[in-house]
Amino acid sequence: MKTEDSFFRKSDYCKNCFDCDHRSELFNVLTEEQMYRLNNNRYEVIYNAGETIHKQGSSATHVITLTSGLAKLYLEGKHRDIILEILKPTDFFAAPGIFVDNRHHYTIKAITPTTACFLDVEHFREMINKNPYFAQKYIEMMNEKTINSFGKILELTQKQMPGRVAGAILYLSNTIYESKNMDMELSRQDIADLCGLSKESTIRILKDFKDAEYISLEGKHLTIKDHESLQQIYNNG
Amino acid sequence: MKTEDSFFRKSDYCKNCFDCDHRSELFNVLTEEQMYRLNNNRYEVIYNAGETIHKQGSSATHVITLTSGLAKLYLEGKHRDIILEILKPTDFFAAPGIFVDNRHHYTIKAITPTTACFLDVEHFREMINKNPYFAQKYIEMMNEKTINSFGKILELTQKQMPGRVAGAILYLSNTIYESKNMDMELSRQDIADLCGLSKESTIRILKDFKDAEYISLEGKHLTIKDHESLQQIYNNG
DNA sequence: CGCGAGCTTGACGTTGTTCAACTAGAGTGG
DNA sequence: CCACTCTAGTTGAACAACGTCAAGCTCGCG
Repeated sequence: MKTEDSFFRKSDYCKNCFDCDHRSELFNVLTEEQMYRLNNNRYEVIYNAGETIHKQGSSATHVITLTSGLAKLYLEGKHRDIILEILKPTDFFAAPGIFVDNRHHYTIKAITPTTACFLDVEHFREMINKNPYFAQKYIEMMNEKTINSFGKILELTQKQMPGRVAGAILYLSNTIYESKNMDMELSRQDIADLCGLSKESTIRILKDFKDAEYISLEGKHLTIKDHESLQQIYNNG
Repeated sequence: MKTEDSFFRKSDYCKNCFDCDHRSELFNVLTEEQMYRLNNNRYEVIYNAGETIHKQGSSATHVITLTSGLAKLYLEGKHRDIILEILKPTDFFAAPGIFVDNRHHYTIKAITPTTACFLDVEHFREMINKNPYFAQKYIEMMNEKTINSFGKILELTQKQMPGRVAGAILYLSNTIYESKNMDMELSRQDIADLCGLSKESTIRILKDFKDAEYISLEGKHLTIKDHESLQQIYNNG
């Protein structure tokens, strides 16, 4: 599974945190001294596609910034996974467990080759305690995620198949690929997990959309041809 | 709708915050001076059953502690509501919107006659900024709620009817009424909204449980007779 | 005594899943 | 270079889960 490229190391790529352009904006409020400490206590890890960055249930020892690649953050259920978020640079994630039970409550897995920058949870907690701006920024981020998860709950319980698939396509286009023309790295199963549907149902809806000329789809290449209609299907459930 | 009892006032009932036993434990870490300010800037409101404490979409100006009664916190969807939590004293809730868009992202409605203590959001933010222990406590609380909502997502998407209803009964028994013998104040619709099911389906499952002698149920009086079996149904979905 | 709200029950339809079979492309080893 | 296998994707048919609709019921309250 693992190649030689996949191991812990101090990255040559990211020289330092000060002028790093893969840094999450969360860290912009750090003092110079805190930034210095951040820089000295981070390390970077390189993952192959399909590798687990962290695993639901395991202990949460670090907070992470995704510096390159694409990853999926998902809940592992009994029969099926639910993808909550696709992560791209420079998404930052501090497991909600770090202030509760020091465990991960979701799994993160690389979709493409991925690099991530790790920071020890103790240093992170210290920043929270010493820097109220940082704390506030972090609270803002957490709260945004909470609000998003409310939306997710409503979508998963109230929308039916076409609405959910349309939602997934719009999410990928607006938020992840930022284009109507996408070479998706996600598998069909990933899209299904994003919608909370079975793979088969998802494929059927995608085909319907293709037949109705809302999208064109060949393999993993997806183009939105009728944004308006997709949006309307999404809105009307 | 409103009786004369339902209005804003400085409560006679809660003399001060210092020796208040309806206080959320969140406030235990405040300094004496902060507690003093808290006391001077709070006010209490009395609600009748069925009244809205705050409404999804409205602006979030205060954080609230429930000091008596029972309330439901729910997301208003297009076709249906989803109850995320039943609130009881001394539950504290700071809308996740207060650090994001200053709006409420859920509705809270009194189930029984209820009193709630209000604190201006500005004072709350100040406490967060000035007192890192307080900030940390708040983060802990928010994170716990986030983790709970992950569980909710899995339950609502993966469990089927009996598992969800069993979950609701166990939740009410373990967390809300803290007894196997409950005089529920919730309506059947409330229980359904807690499960993400239709009222009719919920009633049918409750009847099944009654027929199987897992519970006894007359009107709103519910007794758990076979905790073991309910737990097992909950676990196995 | 009559009214209305919440509750209950049955019949029926829809939505989405499951299962199984089939296809296509990407290695892999002989 | 050709089978061989493995995985991802696709399709159809049967089925189960759950919601909807409609009717009747109960109970508290005026």
